[in-house]
Amino acid sequence: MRIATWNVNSLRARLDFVLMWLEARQPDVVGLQELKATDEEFPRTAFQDLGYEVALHGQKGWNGVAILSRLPVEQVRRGLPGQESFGARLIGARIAGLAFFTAYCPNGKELTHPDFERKLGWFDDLAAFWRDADAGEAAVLCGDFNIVPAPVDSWRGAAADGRLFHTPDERRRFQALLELGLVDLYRDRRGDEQAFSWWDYRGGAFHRGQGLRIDMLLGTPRVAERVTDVRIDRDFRKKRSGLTASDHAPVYADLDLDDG
DNA sequence: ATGACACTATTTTAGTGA
Repeated sequence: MRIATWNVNSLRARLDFVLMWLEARQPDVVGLQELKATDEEFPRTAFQDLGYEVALHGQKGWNGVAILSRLPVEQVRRGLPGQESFGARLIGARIAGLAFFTAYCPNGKELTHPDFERKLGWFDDLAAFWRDADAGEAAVLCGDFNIVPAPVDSWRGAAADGRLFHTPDERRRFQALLELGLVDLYRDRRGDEQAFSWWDYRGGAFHRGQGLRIDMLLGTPRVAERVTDVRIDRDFRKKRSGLTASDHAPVYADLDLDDG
């Protein structure tokens, strides 16, 4: 089973690009973030034509998350309890025995902005939700976490410590998810290898290698031990066929879950 | 040092993103 996460930065603006990627990589289950579309605006049929079921939690203008799946989708859950006012940022479902959740975690805006404290509170609620979710042995929590877990995950290295995304307060929240038993599948598989999943559109950041790793696939040990490959698909951060890429690359993993 | 890019919305400028 190939699972993936991707912040598409507007599904309506990115539809043809996303379809190209699906054709190229053939993922089975995909978590999408930053749809910037209502459920009514979401082009369901374009995905159904490629064999994907769609589960949606959209809203007008901003945020929005979705799951695409070539396998039957059951028990869809929308929203993070208690955090509905912070936008449509979490969706989960049960797919072929796997509990699959994808999240668009808050940005925080600036350290002095009220949204920074709200971001920390959102992560506290996410951890509480996950602790109580009873997701089962095989579970995935993926998405755009908007936290750089460690200096190696920033192009600036430790020089970025303390900036937004790189604060001890944020890193503690990410660590709290790992302490609930989740494994960072990229880091687990790749050791200390440096790779980024997001690059600023401005200033040639992508070509200068100035990125961050903020898009993650987290999995329970049951999932982590079945991983055969993890890739950050930076080729799809590049413009292609005249179409503009998202500022995030897709991240995908292959799981050998055949025996359940 | 600034802004640089690409998206959104009671759109023609301002806000958001990371």
